[in-house]
Amino acid sequence: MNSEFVNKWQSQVKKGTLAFILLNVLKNNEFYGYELIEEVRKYTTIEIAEGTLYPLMNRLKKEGLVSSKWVEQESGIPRKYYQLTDIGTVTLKEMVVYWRSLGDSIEKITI
Amino acid sequence: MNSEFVNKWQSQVKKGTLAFILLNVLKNNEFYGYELIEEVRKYTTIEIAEGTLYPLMNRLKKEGLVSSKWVEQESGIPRKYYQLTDIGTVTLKEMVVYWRSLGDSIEKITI
DNA sequence: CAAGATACATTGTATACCTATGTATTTTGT
DNA sequence: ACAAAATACATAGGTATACAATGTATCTTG
Repeated sequence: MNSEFVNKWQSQVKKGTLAFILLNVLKNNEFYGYELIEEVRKYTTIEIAEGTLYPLMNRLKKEGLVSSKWVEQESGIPRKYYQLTDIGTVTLKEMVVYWRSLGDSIEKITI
Repeated sequence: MNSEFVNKWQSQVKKGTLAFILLNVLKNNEFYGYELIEEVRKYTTIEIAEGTLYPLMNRLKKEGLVSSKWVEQESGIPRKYYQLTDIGTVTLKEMVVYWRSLGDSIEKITI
């Protein structure tokens, strides 16, 4: 199982899905980058590579969907915390509508 | 509504999703290319561009998930019909498992 | 008889994920 | 005490895929 094709396909499915997942995770709490990866790992079977996460968060920042702030630690490397902006909240709602409708459509087809 | 970001995002979500949808559509019947576009339009809000479909079907053929045959028409342009292969059927089952698990995970997060 | 629909296909562009790599600190195992 | 692994950030290059634009050809409809 998990043929080459399925592996590639799963990677393709992540495109778009990752942004959606991360925005949803940030809906209720703020998290720092490394923590986001762990959080997603906890709730899904999805493994987000670091080389995926950081550019992605920068894109979301550039688009104005999230903001970030550095927080110094008593010890260790400072953490960059991300939070959803108002625009991010509105956008996420639109995305949820599309996702649900897509899910329903596919559900019908897969039966 | 439908900001620039959401439009781009929807296009990204299609990556991977389209292949999944098309394989599902071909599960019960065989269809020719143009017909697949109409079929998907009927059951979803998804619009598949022709420049997307034909390369995609060729990829699926190359991967051995579908096969095709030309069928001459009494009048008009001949149609290329696609059907799921045995490998395609097995692969699709793996994909359905992943899709369901992904959907369930996201469902929990979006609440 | 022109416009649009049907039916195939290719090329170039943009987007986004992943691997590999890099820096630096802290914790854990032996 | 010291090496390995985990924590925490980041970038560069490679690869895959959707889409717009374009092209060919036939048939249907106003």
